[in-house]
Amino acid sequence: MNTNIKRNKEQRKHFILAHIVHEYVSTALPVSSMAVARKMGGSISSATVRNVMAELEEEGYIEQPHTSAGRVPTQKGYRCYVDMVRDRIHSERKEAERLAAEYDRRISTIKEVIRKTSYLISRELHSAGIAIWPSIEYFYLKHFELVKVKAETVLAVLVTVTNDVKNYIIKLDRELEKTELEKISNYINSNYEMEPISSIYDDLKRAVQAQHEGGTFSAVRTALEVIDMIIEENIEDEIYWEGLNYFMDEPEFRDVNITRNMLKIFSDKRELISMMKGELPYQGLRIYIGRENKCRMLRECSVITCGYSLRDKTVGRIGVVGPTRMDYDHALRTVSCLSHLISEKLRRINS
Amino acid sequence: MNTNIKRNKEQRKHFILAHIVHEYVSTALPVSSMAVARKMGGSISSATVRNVMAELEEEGYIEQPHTSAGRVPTQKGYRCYVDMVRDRIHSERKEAERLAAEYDRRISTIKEVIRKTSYLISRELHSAGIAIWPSIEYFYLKHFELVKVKAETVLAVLVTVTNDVKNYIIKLDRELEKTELEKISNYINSNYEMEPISSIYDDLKRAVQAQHEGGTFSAVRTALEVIDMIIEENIEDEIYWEGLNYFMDEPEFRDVNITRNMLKIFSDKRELISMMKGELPYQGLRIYIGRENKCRMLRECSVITCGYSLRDKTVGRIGVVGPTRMDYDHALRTVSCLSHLISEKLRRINS
DNA sequence: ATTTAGCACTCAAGACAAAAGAGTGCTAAA
DNA sequence: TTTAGCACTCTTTTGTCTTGAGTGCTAAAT
Repeated sequence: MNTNIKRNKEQRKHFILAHIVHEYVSTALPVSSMAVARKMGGSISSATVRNVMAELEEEGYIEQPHTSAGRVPTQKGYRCYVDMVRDRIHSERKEAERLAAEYDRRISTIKEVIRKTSYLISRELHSAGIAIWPSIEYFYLKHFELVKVKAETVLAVLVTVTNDVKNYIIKLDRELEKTELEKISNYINSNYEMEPISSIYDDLKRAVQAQHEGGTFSAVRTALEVIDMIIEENIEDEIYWEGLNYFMDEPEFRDVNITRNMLKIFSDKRELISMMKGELPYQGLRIYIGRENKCRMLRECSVITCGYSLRDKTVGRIGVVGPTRMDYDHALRTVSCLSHLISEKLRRINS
Repeated sequence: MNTNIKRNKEQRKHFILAHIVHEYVSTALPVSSMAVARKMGGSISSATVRNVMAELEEEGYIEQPHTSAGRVPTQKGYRCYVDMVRDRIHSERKEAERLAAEYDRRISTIKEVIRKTSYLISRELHSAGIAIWPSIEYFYLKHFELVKVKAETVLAVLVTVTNDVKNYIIKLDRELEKTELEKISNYINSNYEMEPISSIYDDLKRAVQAQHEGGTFSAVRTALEVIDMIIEENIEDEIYWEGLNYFMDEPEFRDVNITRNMLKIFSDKRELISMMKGELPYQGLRIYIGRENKCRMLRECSVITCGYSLRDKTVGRIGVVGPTRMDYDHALRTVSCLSHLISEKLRRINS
């Protein structure tokens, strides 16, 4: 009996916290005890709400900007809220279908899929959508070709199963005949079609090392060099973002300094890249609220990311960067839903 | 004699206007008659300056933010100043060399050159650097190759003289044998090496039309299709910009609305693209001050652009977008100098 | 005919005070 | 345990005053 009552009180507390978060998220104004009481449908008076609020404040979930103001969620409060809703996330069927319909059938390469997704995230959540694409080594080889362009200039072309094309111009230190180039291409195509680029690389490396200065196996060594270069080269353009302009609509970005910081971090993409890459191993949703972010400039923001996969391996991440006062519910649903959609889409392209 | 004096007075007036522009550009504060008098080296009193300023105001070159403030150049004033300095622009040798040294020898494709240039502009002028790259049809063919990837899937690869590589995956309606593909590639390579893509396109088109349902000449038709697609496809990523973050350091962008507009226009690149493209035919410097911009959102900005050329044909543009209060002198010099550098660089890559 | 000194005038910006308003905490009653 | 009531606090707004920079005009000087 006693415990039952206590549980009820806990529930109510959480309910009130949720209300405060919800209200503050949409209005950006401190929310008062009266406002909450009204929202609770008159079942409780503002005075009671005040008592509960006092407790919540004591425990660090909410705070007052100043004595005579309403309450605002703290980052701990957001965290609690997120942990509450997180498990209940199952994107509604309608919403998922609506989003799925956005992907035009003409979108066929990963690059296009990822760009579209960034765009969708930013449009849906009115925040910045970000995404990193898979490193080339996770892709599966469809075709490899060395094209002789000039005496010692060779163009290596690599087509993946997702129809993404990578190319690289190589200047050799000696001239190779067209037939030699073909021999290399054929070797790779016949042995490694539908294999991930990374395992081709590993295989070739092993072969070269086993040979250990094995003289005439320079063909293999050349192929290895080429693939190594292609993997290296691919680092450009790893990350893509869209929707920075939405930040300007949020009151917390009235402060020019904060906006400046945001622009800086999005201009010089390195920090964002390392943040996303660091999360790569995890498939699921990841949420960083305010100071939970390792990156100092994102202390005023929240970041939600989710991995997407290619053949059951997590290869990339999409996500959203927005103000700490963010509609976490919606954001979690959207990011999660879109990452599933991408994985699905990639699976289909693959076949 | 009389005219001589008058000319002197005119000169002094221009000199004062130039001073006002110069001062305001660097401090962003209205400039007072005393400040100008001091700058003139005591050869003239503040009262006299005031008289001249009254004239300048009457003629619309400067204005007062409010009665008891100093003067600020109007857009007409900037325009007058620009027209004064424009002709005297000859980038100093030292500066040009310094900028030229920034281009690493490893930078070899146009894409890299253009990106680097945008970066340099933004860094030098503390504003946004923008650039459009040449449409593919202006490039010269180095090598063309059709690679059979799967039954009816063909990868077309086109390497330009600038080492830029374009590729496109094509699904044919019928299967073509490897030898047939080679025949097409060879035909193009042997006939059109070092020719601009556009003339290849024109030639093939003429050939196809002449044949007018000529049956077996389907090889040429296929090649035409491919090149057409490559030209079409190239539209993505036409424009590149960098250095948006600098805007935040300028006092005129304290106003959140203006910043919002800027972010919008840079996010949705279409307006910028059409602006740059519209200027394409002109090789030289183009300057738009404030309301002179066709684009409404750029009314608070000035835009300076300059074309660059490939084999004496203007194929692209670089430029800078900054606040109306911009160091026009420096900006004109930099943009002009860099565009020459690029043209030079492209010429060298070409050979 | 210009230029300059002198002075009155104007206006933005900052400081300060008072009033209004929103919301709370606490106490005592239900 | 909840609630009504009330005093209290602190921000925000509004209004007034002061200060100072800078001008425009006039009369004297060159």
